[in-house]
Amino acid sequence: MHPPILEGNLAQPVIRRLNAMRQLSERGIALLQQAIQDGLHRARPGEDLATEGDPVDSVRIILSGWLCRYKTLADGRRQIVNFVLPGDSCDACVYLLSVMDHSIGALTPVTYADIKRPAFEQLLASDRSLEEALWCETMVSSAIQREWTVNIGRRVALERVAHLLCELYERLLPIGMIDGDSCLFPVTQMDLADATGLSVVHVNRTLQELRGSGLIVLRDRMLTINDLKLLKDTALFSADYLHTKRHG
Amino acid sequence: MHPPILEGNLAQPVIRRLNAMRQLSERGIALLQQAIQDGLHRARPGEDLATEGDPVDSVRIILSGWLCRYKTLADGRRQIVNFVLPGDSCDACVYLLSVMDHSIGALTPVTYADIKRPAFEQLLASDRSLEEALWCETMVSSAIQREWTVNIGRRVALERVAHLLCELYERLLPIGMIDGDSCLFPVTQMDLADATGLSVVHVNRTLQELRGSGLIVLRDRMLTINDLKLLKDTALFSADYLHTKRHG
DNA sequence: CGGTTAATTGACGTGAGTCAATCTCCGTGG
DNA sequence: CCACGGAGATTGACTCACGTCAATTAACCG
Repeated sequence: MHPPILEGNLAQPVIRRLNAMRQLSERGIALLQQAIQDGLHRARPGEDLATEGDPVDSVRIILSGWLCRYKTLADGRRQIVNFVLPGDSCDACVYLLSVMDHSIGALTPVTYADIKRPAFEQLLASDRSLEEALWCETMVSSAIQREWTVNIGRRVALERVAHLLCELYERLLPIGMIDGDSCLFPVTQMDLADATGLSVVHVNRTLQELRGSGLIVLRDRMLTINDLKLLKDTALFSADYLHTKRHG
Repeated sequence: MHPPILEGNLAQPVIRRLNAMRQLSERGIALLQQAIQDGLHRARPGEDLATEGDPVDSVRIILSGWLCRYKTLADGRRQIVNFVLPGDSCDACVYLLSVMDHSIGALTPVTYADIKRPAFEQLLASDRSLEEALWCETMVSSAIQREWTVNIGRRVALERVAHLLCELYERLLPIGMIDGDSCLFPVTQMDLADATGLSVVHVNRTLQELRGSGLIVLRDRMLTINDLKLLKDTALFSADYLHTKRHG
């Protein structure tokens, strides 16, 4: 059903991302690449990689594509709680808990590696740099989650949307997905609404305001940030919480 | 300055909490108790245990008292992103990142154990059950953070405040801090506002509504939940995300 | 060319914020 | 014993950012 997966080096974004956290050893990289090769999968847009309530027994590392983590209330209200980008891992450790407390849906076609728990534990145990890098990634993901709470709780709509765009820009940058000041942006206004806690209508108007000030161009799934500095100021954005800087 | 700390068994809430995640071994408990004894500290209400931007080099395990994690925007807006209760650990692993991305403030007098990184790593390495339990605790904390995003993003004020009360109730229960249907509740309306993304005035009115429906009594730092079932229904609350059930 | 999903607009309603005054505790000092 | 001050809780009046509803347009796809 799926075509064979044979692109040049699928593990590239993962390695770049983890390397930004901790210098990976040659050995660690090799082990990781092997594990990824052994568990390649694909998902289609709209497909759920995991659903709230599902048992968890493996870790997924995203190689290409965009996804989102989301939760749904009984009456249908939906909140996207995070985006998942290439190089991110889904639940590097949620498997310590038995059950998913949220769902993970693909926004685009997605390639990922599914690593079963035993293989994953072996991987962690076999290389220290890899273990630390993966834990770091998990910690950063928590930090992002905290910032989202702040974003939704204390920023007004314009700041809020601007902040989300800044975050995505900063996260796409280190994995080589920013071209100049532009990037693919496969997020519908409905997704943006569910991610920011706003209504679709208001997101639409907010985007128009950002466009109107010449800060961004967003059309045809392509985002261009004309004035990053000003966008960050608008959003009260500081990248510190992304912990991108390598540390000693 | 501080009186000596010699209460009966300070480590009790920690052990209860971790045991709810993973059955701790005798050995693990002993090691943990020793580590806690070696690093006892106190903090006073209003004091910050850590401040955004601080370097991190130790783990703090809370033995008694309430704290909150919070972030502040440049113009003073504040968002509490989580409460920290006895048995919780502060950043069991944020120390993998070099710098705090948020602050941690004491709401009440607090007793905690400060365990330096080397001692903490040794602790984790020496007992498997302890290591897993502490990672679980970290994962649950992430799950809570996600639920807060949903709470603030998609629930209306009444649901939102009710949800927070339900969560705190469920978290206080396993550490023995619920007496009947009541508990100490040292959280001001200003704190509640900063935790729910509402204004103080609106929190006040929302509490009155909850009181008016006979769901809760809240006065003199004492919270009584008269009708937990109904409060949960009001909040669209499900405790699943707290992953309290032990698993096999 | 229909059918669908996403984006956009306008009109209107409202939940929640802001401002500002008042009230209630408390602890402190004279 | 009481004036004073400060923190927290409470109220009322008013405002507005954002939501809802509903219709229209644009883009895409077989």
